[in-house]
Amino acid sequence: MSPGEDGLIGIPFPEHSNELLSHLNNQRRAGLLCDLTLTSRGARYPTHRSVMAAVSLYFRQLFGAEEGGGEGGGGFSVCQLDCVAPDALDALLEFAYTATLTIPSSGMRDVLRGAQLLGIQCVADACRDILGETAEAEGETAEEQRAQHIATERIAQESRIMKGSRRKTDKLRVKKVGSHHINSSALNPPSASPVSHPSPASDSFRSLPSTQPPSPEQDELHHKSGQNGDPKAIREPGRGATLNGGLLHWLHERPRIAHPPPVPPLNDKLSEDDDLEGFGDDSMLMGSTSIPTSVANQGVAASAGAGGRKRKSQTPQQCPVCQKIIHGAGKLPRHMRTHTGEKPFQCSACGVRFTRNDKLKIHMRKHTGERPYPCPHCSARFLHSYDLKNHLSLHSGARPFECPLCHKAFAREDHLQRHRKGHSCLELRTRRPRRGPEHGEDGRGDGSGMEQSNPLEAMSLQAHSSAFLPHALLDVGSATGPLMYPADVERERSLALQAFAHLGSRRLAYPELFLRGLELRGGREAEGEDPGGTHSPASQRDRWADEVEEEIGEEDVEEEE
DNA sequence: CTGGGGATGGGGCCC
DNA sequence: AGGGCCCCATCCCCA
Repeated sequence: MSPGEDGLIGIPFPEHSNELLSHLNNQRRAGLLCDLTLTSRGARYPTHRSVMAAVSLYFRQLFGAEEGGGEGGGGFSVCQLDCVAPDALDALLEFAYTATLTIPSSGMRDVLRGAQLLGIQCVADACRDILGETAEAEGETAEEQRAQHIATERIAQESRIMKGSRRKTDKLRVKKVGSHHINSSALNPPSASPVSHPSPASDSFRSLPSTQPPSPEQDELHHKSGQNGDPKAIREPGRGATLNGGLLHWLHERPRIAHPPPVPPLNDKLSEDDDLEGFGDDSMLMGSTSIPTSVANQGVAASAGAGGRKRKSQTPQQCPVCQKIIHGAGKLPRHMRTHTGEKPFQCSACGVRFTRNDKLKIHMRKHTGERPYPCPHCSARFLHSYDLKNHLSLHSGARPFECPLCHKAFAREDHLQRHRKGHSCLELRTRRPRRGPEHGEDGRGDGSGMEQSNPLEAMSLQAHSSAFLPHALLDVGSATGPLMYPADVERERSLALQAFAHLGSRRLAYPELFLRGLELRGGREAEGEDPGGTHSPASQRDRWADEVEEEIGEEDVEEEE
Protein backbone atom coordinates (compact mmCIF):
# COMPACT_ATOMS: atom_id res chain seq x y z
CA MET A 1 0.00 0.00 0.00
CA SER A 2 1.48 3.29 -0.96
CA PRO A 3 1.04 6.28 1.22
CA GLY A 4 -1.07 9.13 0.11
CA GLU A 5 0.26 12.26 -1.45
CA ASP A 6 0.79 13.90 1.87
CA GLY A 7 2.46 10.87 3.32
CA LEU A 8 -0.39 10.18 5.67
CA ILE A 9 -1.82 6.74 5.86
CA GLY A 10 -5.34 6.24 7.05
CA ILE A 11 -5.80 2.91 8.73
CA PRO A 12 -9.47 2.22 9.26
CA PHE A 13 -10.68 0.30 12.28
CA PRO A 14 -14.22 -0.54 11.29
CA GLU A 15 -15.00 -2.24 14.57
CA HIS A 16 -13.87 0.62 16.71
CA SER A 17 -17.17 2.42 16.79
CA ASN A 18 -19.00 -0.81 17.46
CA GLU A 19 -16.75 -1.66 20.34
CA LEU A 20 -16.92 1.85 21.68
CA LEU A 21 -20.68 1.78 21.77
CA SER A 22 -20.65 -1.67 23.27
CA HIS A 23 -18.37 -0.54 26.08
CA LEU A 24 -20.53 2.47 26.73
CA ASN A 25 -23.55 0.23 26.95
CA ASN A 26 -21.77 -2.02 29.41
CA GLN A 27 -20.89 1.01 31.48
CA ARG A 28 -24.47 2.14 31.40
CA ARG A 29 -25.69 -1.23 32.55
CA ALA A 30 -23.15 -1.27 35.33
CA GLY A 31 -23.89 2.33 36.26
CA LEU A 32 -20.29 3.27 35.61
CA LEU A 33 -19.46 6.86 34.72
CA CYS A 34 -23.12 7.66 34.39
CA ASP A 35 -23.59 11.37 34.75
CA LEU A 36 -27.25 11.57 33.93
CA THR A 37 -30.26 9.75 35.26
CA LEU A 38 -33.46 9.73 33.30
CA THR A 39 -36.63 9.01 35.21
CA SER A 40 -40.05 8.16 33.96
CA ARG A 41 -42.95 7.55 36.29
CA GLY A 42 -40.72 6.19 38.98
CA ALA A 43 -38.36 4.20 36.80
CA ARG A 44 -34.77 5.36 36.78
CA TYR A 45 -32.33 4.98 33.92
CA PRO A 46 -28.70 5.90 34.50
CA THR A 47 -27.05 7.03 31.33
CA HIS A 48 -24.36 9.25 29.87
CA ARG A 49 -24.94 12.84 28.93
CA SER A 50 -22.68 12.66 25.93
CA VAL A 51 -24.48 9.68 24.50
CA MET A 52 -27.86 11.23 25.01
CA ALA A 53 -26.68 14.47 23.49
CA ALA A 54 -25.36 12.54 20.54
CA VAL A 55 -28.57 10.70 19.88
CA SER A 56 -31.21 13.20 20.92
CA LEU A 57 -31.71 16.67 19.61
CA TYR A 58 -33.52 17.51 22.79
CA PHE A 59 -30.60 16.64 25.00
CA ARG A 60 -28.17 18.17 22.59
CA GLN A 61 -30.00 21.41 22.85
CA LEU A 62 -30.28 21.08 26.57
CA PHE A 63 -26.64 20.34 27.20
CA GLY A 64 -25.33 22.26 24.27
CA ALA A 65 -26.85 25.48 25.49
CA GLU A 66 -25.54 24.79 28.92
CA GLU A 67 -22.06 24.10 27.70
CA GLY A 68 -22.22 27.01 25.34
CA GLY A 69 -22.30 29.19 28.38
CA GLY A 70 -18.99 27.88 29.53
CA GLU A 71 -20.39 25.91 32.41
CA GLY A 72 -20.54 22.64 30.62
CA GLY A 73 -20.11 19.36 32.30
CA GLY A 74 -22.06 19.57 35.44
CA GLY A 75 -25.77 20.05 35.24
CA PHE A 76 -28.80 17.94 34.62
CA SER A 77 -27.81 14.97 36.66
CA VAL A 78 -31.44 13.90 36.81
CA CYS A 79 -33.95 14.43 34.09
CA GLN A 80 -37.54 13.55 34.70
CA LEU A 81 -39.35 12.50 31.55
CA ASP A 82 -42.79 11.48 32.66
CA CYS A 83 -44.13 12.30 29.25
CA VAL A 84 -42.25 9.37 27.84
CA ALA A 85 -43.51 5.97 28.86
CA PRO A 86 -40.95 3.94 30.81
CA ASP A 87 -40.91 1.12 28.28
CA ALA A 88 -40.48 3.55 25.46
CA LEU A 89 -37.71 5.35 27.26
CA ASP A 90 -36.01 2.07 27.92
CA ALA A 91 -36.27 1.17 24.26
CA LEU A 92 -34.91 4.51 23.20
CA LEU A 93 -31.98 4.17 25.56
CA GLU A 94 -31.35 0.72 24.22
CA PHE A 95 -31.39 2.15 20.75
CA ALA A 96 -28.96 4.87 21.72
CA TYR A 97 -26.43 2.34 22.91
CA THR A 98 -26.94 -0.47 20.43
CA ALA A 99 -28.32 1.12 17.27
CA THR A 100 -31.06 -1.44 17.44
CA LEU A 101 -34.59 -0.61 18.41
CA THR A 102 -36.23 -3.50 20.15
CA ILE A 103 -39.81 -2.92 21.11
CA PRO A 104 -43.05 -4.83 21.22
CA SER A 105 -45.27 -3.89 18.32
CA SER A 106 -47.86 -2.66 20.78
CA GLY A 107 -45.41 -0.17 22.16
CA MET A 108 -44.63 1.36 18.83
CA ARG A 109 -46.71 4.45 19.40
CA ASP A 110 -45.19 5.21 22.76
CA VAL A 111 -41.76 4.93 21.25
CA LEU A 112 -42.79 7.11 18.35
CA ARG A 113 -44.01 9.76 20.71
CA GLY A 114 -40.93 9.50 22.87
CA ALA A 115 -38.69 9.74 19.86
CA GLN A 116 -40.55 12.78 18.66
CA LEU A 117 -40.40 14.47 22.01
CA LEU A 118 -36.72 13.77 22.46
CA GLY A 119 -35.86 14.63 18.92
CA ILE A 120 -34.61 11.21 17.87
CA GLN A 121 -35.70 11.71 14.36
CA CYS A 122 -34.46 8.49 12.81
CA VAL A 123 -36.40 6.43 15.32
CA ALA A 124 -39.48 8.55 14.84
CA ASP A 125 -39.19 8.11 11.11
CA ALA A 126 -38.68 4.39 11.50
CA CYS A 127 -41.73 4.06 13.72
CA ARG A 128 -43.80 6.08 11.33
CA ASP A 129 -42.52 4.03 8.47
CA ILE A 130 -43.41 0.82 10.22
CA LEU A 131 -46.79 2.12 11.22
CA GLY A 132 -47.35 3.15 7.64
CA GLU A 133 -47.80 6.74 8.54
CA THR A 134 -46.38 9.94 7.28
CA ALA A 135 -45.83 13.02 9.31
CA GLU A 136 -48.80 14.55 7.58
CA ALA A 137 -50.97 11.50 8.04
CA GLU A 138 -50.18 11.60 11.65
CA GLY A 139 -52.22 14.67 11.81
CA GLU A 140 -49.98 17.61 12.07
CA THR A 141 -52.71 20.08 12.38
CA ALA A 142 -51.79 23.30 14.00
CA GLU A 143 -53.52 22.17 17.15
CA GLU A 144 -51.62 18.93 17.32
CA GLN A 145 -48.37 20.62 16.57
CA ARG A 146 -49.09 22.97 19.39
CA ALA A 147 -49.90 20.09 21.65
CA GLN A 148 -46.69 18.37 20.76
CA HIS A 149 -44.72 21.49 21.20
CA ILE A 150 -46.22 21.99 24.61
CA ALA A 151 -45.25 18.48 25.49
CA THR A 152 -41.70 19.08 24.35
CA GLU A 153 -41.53 22.22 26.35
CA ARG A 154 -42.85 20.38 29.31
CA ILE A 155 -40.14 17.83 29.34
CA ALA A 156 -37.62 20.59 29.00
CA GLN A 157 -39.31 22.30 31.86
CA GLU A 158 -39.28 19.11 33.84
CA SER A 159 -35.58 18.92 33.37
CA ARG A 160 -35.13 22.45 34.53
CA ILE A 161 -37.24 21.88 37.55
CA MET A 162 -35.34 18.80 38.48
CA LYS A 163 -32.09 20.54 37.96
CA GLY A 164 -33.33 23.53 39.81
CA SER A 165 -34.04 21.42 42.77
CA ARG A 166 -30.53 20.21 42.75
CA ARG A 167 -28.44 23.07 41.54
CA LYS A 168 -27.85 26.54 42.72
CA THR A 169 -27.21 27.93 39.31
CA ASP A 170 -30.60 27.10 38.02
CA LYS A 171 -31.55 30.61 37.16
CA LEU A 172 -28.76 31.12 34.72
CA ARG A 173 -29.27 27.72 33.26
CA VAL A 174 -32.92 28.16 32.80
CA LYS A 175 -32.11 31.17 30.75
CA LYS A 176 -29.72 29.19 28.65
CA VAL A 177 -32.09 26.35 28.26
CA GLY A 178 -34.74 28.75 27.31
CA SER A 179 -32.60 30.29 24.70
CA HIS A 180 -31.88 27.00 23.08
CA HIS A 181 -35.43 26.07 23.37
CA ILE A 182 -36.42 28.76 21.01
CA ASN A 183 -34.72 26.80 18.31
CA SER A 184 -36.21 23.54 19.21
CA SER A 185 -39.09 23.82 16.86
CA ALA A 186 -36.77 24.14 13.96
CA LEU A 187 -34.59 21.32 15.11
CA ASN A 188 -37.37 19.02 16.01
CA PRO A 189 -39.73 18.96 13.08
CA PRO A 190 -42.56 17.11 14.78
CA SER A 191 -42.69 19.80 17.36
CA ALA A 192 -42.72 22.60 14.88
CA SER A 193 -45.23 25.02 16.08
CA PRO A 194 -46.77 28.19 14.83
CA VAL A 195 -47.17 29.20 18.42
CA SER A 196 -44.82 31.93 19.42
CA HIS A 197 -42.34 30.89 22.01
CA PRO A 198 -42.12 32.55 25.31
CA SER A 199 -39.04 34.48 25.98
CA PRO A 200 -36.31 32.56 27.74
CA ALA A 201 -36.95 34.18 31.05
CA SER A 202 -40.66 34.33 30.59
CA ASP A 203 -42.60 33.84 33.76
CA SER A 204 -45.40 32.23 31.89
CA PHE A 205 -42.93 29.79 30.57
CA ARG A 206 -41.72 29.01 34.02
CA SER A 207 -45.17 28.74 35.39
CA LEU A 208 -45.90 25.60 33.51
CA PRO A 209 -46.55 22.68 35.75
CA SER A 210 -43.46 20.81 36.52
CA THR A 211 -44.37 17.23 35.90
CA GLN A 212 -47.52 15.62 34.83
CA PRO A 213 -48.80 12.89 32.63
CA PRO A 214 -49.38 13.63 29.00
CA SER A 215 -51.81 16.39 28.43
CA PRO A 216 -55.27 15.79 27.02
CA GLU A 217 -54.03 17.12 23.74
CA GLN A 218 -51.30 14.58 23.76
CA ASP A 219 -53.66 11.83 24.63
CA GLU A 220 -55.82 12.89 21.78
CA LEU A 221 -52.85 12.89 19.54
CA HIS A 222 -51.81 9.54 20.82
CA HIS A 223 -55.16 8.01 20.21
CA LYS A 224 -55.60 9.64 16.91
CA SER A 225 -52.31 8.40 15.68
CA GLY A 226 -53.18 5.04 17.05
CA GLN A 227 -56.19 4.72 14.89
CA ASN A 228 -54.37 4.19 11.70
CA GLY A 229 -51.60 2.06 13.05
CA ASP A 230 -52.02 -1.41 11.84
CA PRO A 231 -49.85 -4.42 11.29
CA LYS A 232 -49.93 -3.98 7.57
CA ALA A 233 -47.33 -1.42 8.05
CA ILE A 234 -44.67 -3.91 9.04
CA ARG A 235 -42.10 -3.53 6.39
CA GLU A 236 -39.94 -6.06 4.73
CA PRO A 237 -36.57 -6.84 6.20
CA GLY A 238 -34.83 -5.09 3.43
CA ARG A 239 -35.98 -1.83 4.89
CA GLY A 240 -34.27 -2.69 8.11
CA ALA A 241 -37.15 -3.86 10.21
CA THR A 242 -37.65 -7.40 11.26
CA LEU A 243 -40.44 -8.87 13.26
CA ASN A 244 -39.42 -11.57 15.63
CA GLY A 245 -42.05 -13.04 17.81
CA GLY A 246 -43.90 -9.83 18.26
CA LEU A 247 -40.75 -7.91 19.03
CA LEU A 248 -39.88 -5.62 16.29
CA HIS A 249 -36.23 -4.89 15.80
CA TRP A 250 -35.40 -1.89 13.81
CA LEU A 251 -31.85 -2.34 12.79
CA HIS A 252 -30.03 0.83 12.41
CA GLU A 253 -28.03 -0.40 9.51
CA ARG A 254 -25.04 1.44 10.67
CA PRO A 255 -24.65 -1.15 13.32
CA ARG A 256 -23.85 0.28 16.67
CA ILE A 257 -22.77 3.57 15.27
CA ALA A 258 -24.84 6.57 16.01
CA HIS A 259 -23.39 8.92 13.47
CA PRO A 260 -22.74 8.79 9.80
CA PRO A 261 -19.11 8.19 9.10
CA PRO A 262 -17.10 11.27 8.70
CA VAL A 263 -16.15 12.33 5.24
CA PRO A 264 -14.05 15.14 6.58
CA PRO A 265 -12.35 16.90 3.75
CA LEU A 266 -15.29 16.65 1.45
CA ASN A 267 -18.23 18.05 3.26
CA ASP A 268 -16.63 21.02 4.78
CA LYS A 269 -19.67 22.98 3.82
CA LEU A 270 -21.64 21.05 6.33
CA SER A 271 -22.21 23.27 9.24
CA GLU A 272 -23.08 22.00 12.63
CA ASP A 273 -26.62 23.02 11.99
CA ASP A 274 -26.62 20.99 8.86
CA ASP A 275 -25.35 18.17 10.89
CA LEU A 276 -28.14 18.57 13.32
CA GLU A 277 -30.67 18.67 10.60
CA GLY A 278 -29.18 15.65 8.98
CA PHE A 279 -29.25 13.79 12.22
CA GLY A 280 -31.64 10.95 11.90
CA ASP A 281 -32.68 11.54 8.38
CA ASP A 282 -33.58 8.80 6.03
CA SER A 283 -30.13 8.21 4.87
CA MET A 284 -29.08 7.59 8.39
CA LEU A 285 -32.03 5.43 8.92
CA MET A 286 -30.89 3.25 6.15
CA GLY A 287 -27.46 3.20 7.57
CA SER A 288 -26.18 4.75 4.46
CA THR A 289 -24.45 7.95 3.96
CA SER A 290 -25.38 9.69 0.83
CA ILE A 291 -22.12 10.76 -0.57
CA PRO A 292 -21.79 14.46 -0.91
CA THR A 293 -21.82 15.62 -4.45
CA SER A 294 -18.14 16.16 -4.44
CA VAL A 295 -17.53 12.58 -3.41
CA ALA A 296 -20.02 11.29 -5.86
CA ASN A 297 -18.40 13.20 -8.59
CA GLN A 298 -15.04 12.01 -7.51
CA GLY A 299 -16.18 8.48 -7.59
CA VAL A 300 -17.70 8.90 -10.99
CA ALA A 301 -14.69 10.69 -12.28
CA ALA A 302 -12.32 8.12 -10.89
CA SER A 303 -14.35 5.29 -12.26
CA ALA A 304 -14.78 6.97 -15.58
CA GLY A 305 -11.09 7.49 -15.68
CA ALA A 306 -10.47 3.85 -14.97
CA GLY A 307 -13.20 2.33 -17.02
CA GLY A 308 -13.44 4.89 -19.74
CA ARG A 309 -16.66 4.84 -21.64
CA LYS A 310 -19.32 3.39 -19.45
CA ARG A 311 -21.82 5.59 -17.82
CA LYS A 312 -21.68 5.26 -14.10
CA SER A 313 -24.86 4.70 -12.27
CA GLN A 314 -26.14 7.50 -10.16
CA THR A 315 -26.01 8.16 -6.45
CA PRO A 316 -22.96 6.40 -5.18
CA GLN A 317 -23.27 5.74 -1.50
CA GLN A 318 -20.72 5.03 1.16
CA CYS A 319 -21.00 1.95 3.26
CA PRO A 320 -21.15 3.08 6.87
CA VAL A 321 -19.31 -0.02 8.01
CA CYS A 322 -16.41 -0.45 5.64
CA GLN A 323 -16.54 3.05 4.12
CA LYS A 324 -16.59 1.56 0.67
CA ILE A 325 -18.26 3.56 -2.05
CA ILE A 326 -21.07 1.54 -3.54
CA HIS A 327 -22.14 2.56 -7.00
CA GLY A 328 -25.57 2.01 -8.37
CA ALA A 329 -28.96 2.89 -7.10
CA GLY A 330 -30.29 0.37 -4.66
CA LYS A 331 -27.03 -1.47 -4.34
CA LEU A 332 -26.19 -0.42 -0.83
CA PRO A 333 -28.70 -2.68 0.91
CA ARG A 334 -27.28 -5.53 -1.08
CA HIS A 335 -23.81 -4.62 0.06
CA MET A 336 -24.89 -4.16 3.65
CA ARG A 337 -25.97 -7.76 3.80
CA THR A 338 -22.35 -8.75 3.39
CA HIS A 339 -21.75 -7.13 6.78
CA THR A 340 -24.90 -8.17 8.56
CA GLY A 341 -24.74 -11.71 7.27
CA GLU A 342 -28.38 -11.50 6.47
CA LYS A 343 -29.39 -14.04 3.84
CA PRO A 344 -33.01 -13.43 3.08
CA PHE A 345 -33.18 -15.59 -0.01
CA GLN A 346 -33.59 -19.24 0.77
CA CYS A 347 -33.61 -22.13 -1.62
CA SER A 348 -36.93 -23.90 -1.35
CA ALA A 349 -35.31 -27.16 -2.35
CA CYS A 350 -32.31 -27.47 -0.08
CA GLY A 351 -32.73 -24.61 2.34
CA VAL A 352 -29.47 -22.93 1.50
CA ARG A 353 -29.71 -19.22 2.00
CA PHE A 354 -28.25 -16.45 -0.09
CA THR A 355 -27.69 -12.78 0.31
CA ARG A 356 -28.95 -12.07 -3.18
CA ASN A 357 -31.85 -13.32 -5.13
CA ASP A 358 -29.93 -13.45 -8.36
CA LYS A 359 -27.51 -15.83 -6.69
CA LEU A 360 -30.39 -17.89 -5.52
CA LYS A 361 -31.69 -17.98 -9.03
CA ILE A 362 -28.37 -19.30 -10.27
CA HIS A 363 -28.31 -21.78 -7.42
CA MET A 364 -31.71 -23.06 -8.42
CA ARG A 365 -30.20 -24.16 -11.68
CA LYS A 366 -28.46 -26.89 -9.73
CA HIS A 367 -31.81 -28.30 -8.76
CA THR A 368 -33.45 -27.83 -12.11
CA GLY A 369 -30.44 -29.11 -13.97
CA GLU A 370 -30.47 -26.06 -16.10
CA ARG A 371 -27.11 -25.12 -17.49
CA PRO A 372 -27.86 -22.26 -19.77
CA TYR A 373 -24.35 -21.77 -21.07
CA PRO A 374 -23.49 -24.62 -23.42
CA CYS A 375 -20.12 -24.86 -25.05
CA PRO A 376 -20.54 -24.69 -28.84
CA HIS A 377 -17.54 -26.96 -29.31
CA CYS A 378 -18.29 -29.75 -26.93
CA SER A 379 -21.05 -31.10 -24.78
CA ALA A 380 -20.08 -29.13 -21.72
CA ARG A 381 -22.66 -26.84 -20.22
CA PHE A 382 -22.21 -24.34 -17.47
CA LEU A 383 -24.07 -22.56 -14.77
CA HIS A 384 -22.28 -19.29 -15.23
CA SER A 385 -21.43 -17.34 -18.30
CA TYR A 386 -18.00 -16.72 -16.97
CA ASP A 387 -17.40 -20.44 -16.62
CA LEU A 388 -18.22 -20.80 -20.27
CA LYS A 389 -15.84 -18.03 -21.10
CA ASN A 390 -13.12 -19.79 -19.19
CA HIS A 391 -13.99 -23.03 -20.84
CA LEU A 392 -13.84 -21.55 -24.32
CA SER A 393 -10.31 -20.50 -23.72
CA LEU A 394 -9.48 -24.18 -23.38
CA HIS A 395 -10.76 -24.85 -26.87
CA SER A 396 -8.99 -21.91 -28.35
CA GLY A 397 -5.82 -22.73 -26.53
CA ALA A 398 -5.48 -19.11 -25.73
CA ARG A 399 -3.42 -18.37 -22.69
CA PRO A 400 -3.51 -14.65 -22.59
CA PHE A 401 -2.36 -14.33 -19.01
CA GLU A 402 1.33 -14.73 -18.85
CA CYS A 403 3.61 -14.47 -15.90
CA PRO A 404 6.02 -11.62 -16.57
CA LEU A 405 8.64 -13.36 -14.52
CA CYS A 406 8.68 -16.92 -15.73
CA HIS A 407 6.53 -16.45 -18.84
CA LYS A 408 4.25 -19.27 -18.01
CA ALA A 409 0.95 -18.60 -19.66
CA PHE A 410 -2.42 -19.22 -18.13
CA ALA A 411 -5.87 -19.32 -19.54
CA ARG A 412 -7.31 -17.58 -16.51
CA GLU A 413 -6.21 -14.45 -14.82
CA ASP A 414 -6.90 -15.74 -11.36
CA HIS A 415 -4.67 -18.68 -12.05
CA LEU A 416 -1.93 -16.32 -13.01
CA GLN A 417 -2.46 -14.41 -9.82
CA ARG A 418 -2.34 -17.56 -7.81
CA HIS A 419 0.76 -18.56 -9.66
CA ARG A 420 2.44 -15.28 -8.93
CA LYS A 421 1.55 -15.45 -5.29
CA GLY A 422 3.15 -18.82 -5.03
CA HIS A 423 6.79 -19.59 -4.82
CA SER A 424 7.14 -21.58 -7.98
CA CYS A 425 7.27 -18.48 -10.06
CA LEU A 426 10.21 -17.01 -8.21
CA GLU A 427 12.02 -20.29 -8.24
CA LEU A 428 11.66 -20.56 -11.99
CA ARG A 429 12.70 -17.02 -12.40
CA THR A 430 15.96 -17.47 -10.60
CA ARG A 431 16.78 -20.17 -13.08
CA ARG A 432 15.93 -17.96 -15.99
CA PRO A 433 19.08 -17.02 -17.89
CA ARG A 434 19.82 -13.41 -17.47
CA ARG A 435 21.22 -13.12 -20.97
CA GLY A 436 20.47 -15.52 -23.73
CA PRO A 437 22.15 -15.97 -27.07
CA GLU A 438 18.90 -16.16 -28.95
CA HIS A 439 17.08 -13.21 -30.20
CA GLY A 440 13.80 -14.96 -30.04
CA GLU A 441 11.37 -13.76 -32.59
CA ASP A 442 8.18 -12.61 -31.12
CA GLY A 443 6.56 -15.94 -31.35
CA ARG A 444 3.01 -16.33 -32.41
CA GLY A 445 -0.16 -17.91 -31.38
CA ASP A 446 0.75 -20.76 -29.15
CA GLY A 447 2.03 -18.59 -26.38
CA SER A 448 5.06 -20.71 -26.01
CA GLY A 449 7.42 -18.52 -27.91
CA MET A 450 8.10 -16.44 -24.89
CA GLU A 451 10.37 -18.88 -23.26
CA GLN A 452 12.90 -18.45 -26.01
CA SER A 453 12.87 -14.67 -26.24
CA ASN A 454 15.52 -13.66 -23.85
CA PRO A 455 17.95 -11.04 -25.04
CA LEU A 456 16.61 -8.46 -22.77
CA GLU A 457 18.47 -5.54 -24.11
CA ALA A 458 17.17 -6.15 -27.60
CA MET A 459 13.75 -6.82 -26.21
CA SER A 460 13.82 -3.67 -24.26
CA LEU A 461 14.64 -1.70 -27.32
CA GLN A 462 11.88 -3.30 -29.27
CA ALA A 463 9.35 -2.97 -26.51
CA HIS A 464 10.46 0.45 -25.62
CA SER A 465 10.18 1.75 -29.12
CA SER A 466 6.91 0.08 -29.83
CA ALA A 467 5.46 1.37 -26.66
CA PHE A 468 5.97 4.86 -27.86
CA LEU A 469 4.68 4.40 -31.35
CA PRO A 470 1.44 6.09 -32.12
CA HIS A 471 -1.59 3.98 -32.77
CA ALA A 472 -1.42 4.31 -36.50
CA LEU A 473 2.07 2.99 -36.59
CA LEU A 474 1.25 0.22 -34.24
CA ASP A 475 -1.64 -0.78 -36.36
CA VAL A 476 0.19 -0.70 -39.64
CA GLY A 477 3.82 -0.88 -39.04
CA SER A 478 4.21 -3.06 -36.03
CA ALA A 479 6.51 -5.99 -36.40
CA THR A 480 3.66 -8.17 -35.37
CA GLY A 481 1.55 -7.12 -38.30
CA PRO A 482 -1.48 -5.00 -38.67
CA LEU A 483 -3.56 -6.94 -36.21
CA MET A 484 -2.70 -7.88 -32.68
CA TYR A 485 -4.45 -10.69 -30.99
CA PRO A 486 -4.94 -10.52 -27.26
CA ALA A 487 -2.17 -12.97 -26.73
CA ASP A 488 0.09 -10.80 -28.81
CA VAL A 489 -0.78 -7.77 -26.82
CA GLU A 490 -0.09 -9.62 -23.64
CA ARG A 491 3.15 -10.84 -25.01
CA GLU A 492 4.24 -7.37 -25.95
CA ARG A 493 3.26 -6.10 -22.58
CA SER A 494 5.27 -8.79 -21.01
CA LEU A 495 8.20 -8.02 -23.21
CA ALA A 496 7.99 -4.38 -22.40
CA LEU A 497 7.63 -4.95 -18.72
CA GLN A 498 10.48 -7.35 -18.69
CA ALA A 499 12.65 -4.96 -20.61
CA PHE A 500 11.71 -2.10 -18.41
CA ALA A 501 12.44 -4.10 -15.36
CA HIS A 502 15.73 -5.14 -16.74
CA LEU A 503 16.77 -1.65 -17.70
CA GLY A 504 15.54 -0.22 -14.50
CA SER A 505 14.47 3.31 -13.97
CA ARG A 506 18.05 4.47 -14.15
CA ARG A 507 18.17 3.77 -17.80
CA LEU A 508 14.73 4.88 -18.75
CA ALA A 509 14.45 8.55 -18.49
CA TYR A 510 10.69 8.75 -18.51
CA PRO A 511 9.15 5.65 -17.03
CA GLU A 512 5.79 7.32 -16.88
CA LEU A 513 5.81 7.83 -20.61
CA PHE A 514 6.78 4.26 -21.00
CA LEU A 515 3.83 3.18 -18.96
CA ARG A 516 1.64 5.51 -20.90
CA GLY A 517 2.79 3.83 -24.03
CA LEU A 518 1.69 0.56 -22.53
CA GLU A 519 -1.57 2.14 -21.68
CA LEU A 520 -2.10 3.16 -25.27
CA ARG A 521 -1.74 -0.38 -26.34
CA GLY A 522 -3.92 -1.58 -23.56
CA GLY A 523 -6.50 1.00 -24.47
CA ARG A 524 -6.46 -0.21 -28.02
CA GLU A 525 -7.10 -3.68 -26.87
CA ALA A 526 -9.77 -2.59 -24.50
CA GLU A 527 -11.62 -0.84 -27.24
CA GLY A 528 -11.62 -3.84 -29.42
CA GLU A 529 -11.74 -6.75 -27.10
CA ASP A 530 -12.86 -5.93 -23.67
CA PRO A 531 -14.80 -2.74 -23.42
CA GLY A 532 -14.72 -1.43 -19.94
CA GLY A 533 -13.84 -4.74 -18.52
CA THR A 534 -10.88 -6.67 -17.37
CA HIS A 535 -8.22 -4.76 -19.16
CA SER A 536 -9.27 -1.21 -18.66
CA PRO A 537 -6.19 0.76 -19.52
CA ALA A 538 -5.82 2.78 -16.39
CA SER A 539 -6.25 -0.11 -14.05
CA GLN A 540 -3.97 -2.19 -16.16
CA ARG A 541 -1.39 0.53 -16.10
CA ASP A 542 -1.59 0.66 -12.36
CA ARG A 543 -1.10 -3.03 -12.13
CA TRP A 544 1.77 -2.94 -14.55
CA ALA A 545 3.30 -0.11 -12.66
CA ASP A 546 3.14 -2.21 -9.54
CA GLU A 547 4.65 -5.09 -11.37
CA VAL A 548 7.39 -2.93 -12.75
CA GLU A 549 8.17 -1.57 -9.34
CA GLU A 550 8.36 -5.05 -7.97
CA GLU A 551 10.50 -6.13 -10.84
CA ILE A 552 12.86 -3.23 -10.44
CA GLY A 553 13.19 -3.86 -6.78
CA GLU A 554 13.90 -7.48 -7.29
CA GLU A 555 16.32 -6.85 -10.10
CA ASP A 556 18.19 -4.35 -8.03
CA VAL A 557 18.48 -6.80 -5.23
CA GLU A 558 19.80 -9.39 -7.57
CA GLU A 559 22.29 -7.06 -9.12
CA GLU A 560 23.57 -6.00 -5.77
CA GLU A 561 24.18 -9.60 -4.99
C1' DC B 1 1.31 -26.90 -8.54
C1' DT B 2 -2.18 -26.64 -12.01
C1' DG B 3 -6.77 -27.01 -14.14
C1' DG B 4 -11.42 -26.56 -13.53
C1' DG B 5 -15.92 -25.65 -11.31
C1' DG B 6 -18.41 -23.04 -8.19
C1' DA B 7 -19.35 -19.17 -4.86
C1' DT B 8 -19.27 -14.44 -3.70
C1' DG B 9 -19.45 -9.59 -4.29
C1' DG B 10 -19.34 -5.24 -7.14
C1' DG B 11 -20.79 -2.59 -11.14
C1' DG B 12 -23.58 -1.51 -15.39
C1' DC B 13 -27.84 -1.49 -17.75
C1' DC B 14 -32.55 -1.64 -17.86
C1' DC B 15 -37.29 -1.55 -16.23
C1' DA C 1 -35.02 4.80 -6.04
C1' DG C 2 -35.24 0.06 -5.99
C1' DG C 3 -34.68 -4.21 -7.96
C1' DG C 4 -33.73 -7.73 -11.69
C1' DC C 5 -30.46 -9.39 -14.62
C1' DC C 6 -26.12 -9.77 -16.36
C1' DC C 7 -21.05 -9.50 -16.64
C1' DC C 8 -16.89 -9.50 -14.35
C1' DA C 9 -13.07 -10.20 -10.80
C1' DT C 10 -11.64 -12.79 -7.25
C1' DC C 11 -11.46 -16.41 -4.12
C1' DC C 12 -12.04 -21.16 -2.58
C1' DC C 13 -12.11 -25.94 -3.10
C1' DC C 14 -11.15 -30.24 -5.20
C1' DA C 15 -9.09 -33.55 -8.38
